[in-house]
Amino acid sequence: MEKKIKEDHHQEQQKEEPNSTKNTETTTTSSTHMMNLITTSDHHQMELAGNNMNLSSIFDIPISSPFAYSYFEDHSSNNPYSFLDLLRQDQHQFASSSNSSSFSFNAFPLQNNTNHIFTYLPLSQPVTTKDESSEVVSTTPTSPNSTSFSSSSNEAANDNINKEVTVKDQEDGDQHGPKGTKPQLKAKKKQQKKGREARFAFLTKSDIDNLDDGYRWRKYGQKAVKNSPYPRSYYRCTTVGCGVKKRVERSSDDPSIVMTTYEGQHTHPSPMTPRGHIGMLTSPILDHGATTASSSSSFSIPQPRYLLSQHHQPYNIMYNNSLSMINRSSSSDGSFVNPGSSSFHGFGCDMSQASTSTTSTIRDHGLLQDILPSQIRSDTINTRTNEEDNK
DNA sequence: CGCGTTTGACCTGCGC
DNA sequence: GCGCAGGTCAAACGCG
Repeated sequence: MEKKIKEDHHQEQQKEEPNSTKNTETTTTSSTHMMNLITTSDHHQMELAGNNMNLSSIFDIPISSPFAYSYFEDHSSNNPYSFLDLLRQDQHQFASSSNSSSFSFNAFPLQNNTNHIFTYLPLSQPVTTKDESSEVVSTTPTSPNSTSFSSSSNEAANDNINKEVTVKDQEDGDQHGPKGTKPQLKAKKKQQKKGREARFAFLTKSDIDNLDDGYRWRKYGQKAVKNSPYPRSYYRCTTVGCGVKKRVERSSDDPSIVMTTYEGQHTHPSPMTPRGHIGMLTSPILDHGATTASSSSSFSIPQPRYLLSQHHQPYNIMYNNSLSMINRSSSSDGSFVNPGSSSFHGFGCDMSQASTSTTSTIRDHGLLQDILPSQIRSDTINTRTNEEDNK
């Protein structure tokens, strides 16, 4: 499967390469592949990132360099979107729609001077630890307000749901009883490694490692990261039965940037704040792809308290190794347009529909919802395009 | 005492 | 098979 992905990736890369800007490390031993979408402020341009997506390579772009990547700019004065808003999108839709396809990047409403790299990485193969090092986009906008958003999910995310339930059940059992025997633990680990849930990574410019996303996390491990002076911390959601994990590590190249990787789906509302208050940001139209956990539609949406501090400036990246995800073309003026289809099935939703919908209803989209800017589902596309054209 | 963190040991997958 | 690196476990510890 992995090989197939590689091949697909290669083919796509060959297709896309002519217009792509090579600013990423492509030589690799990595097995994870993703699409790295980058635009510049002058002419929107998508880029296929190379294979070797390790964290350090993300920051190969000099942080201090002129703002080379300005893909989505929010010209509104008050941008309500934040790390948590990004987090609040529906990861289930990511997970459930890994084999598709296009996405209108104009839909990203971002902060002023916000730069986004948007890549979607549905992992088709079982996620192993080795994959993780490569799931990061190697180019990163580095302006102070840059935001990158990355995600990855198992292709088998749907399939994994049941598996995960099994694992969780088993884990729950372990929690209440005596520790399993070593063989049992082994089996459990194997099971866990077989299929993991979707992962979504954020690059956040922050002084704080453990960003407050409204959930309660328990640190269960810390490991030194190779070629990095900063350790990687492992957190697990403390809610019983919720197997969501997150990893937090700091960029060795730019210590101010924290990469937070979420894995799994919360099966419970955030303990911090009610969710309803951002329901306005969510379009119900986009909900049709929601799966399992999205049924818990009463998820609260924690306010990104950490964002109250100026220290935190989220980067958003989405990982993608499904290179067919995006139909890409360049308009005559160099701006990126979504040919034919503006839908982004990677979210299990049709962005074209989203772009025509301005209705706002509180809907839960699970962790993916927690990640994608809500207006990704709304109709900022045309507005933004017009603004760009007017320049 | 409950909860979270720390940290060394252990397990697993991968490359050579 | 071996070594390496990532991920996890779990006992010890700290804190309120």
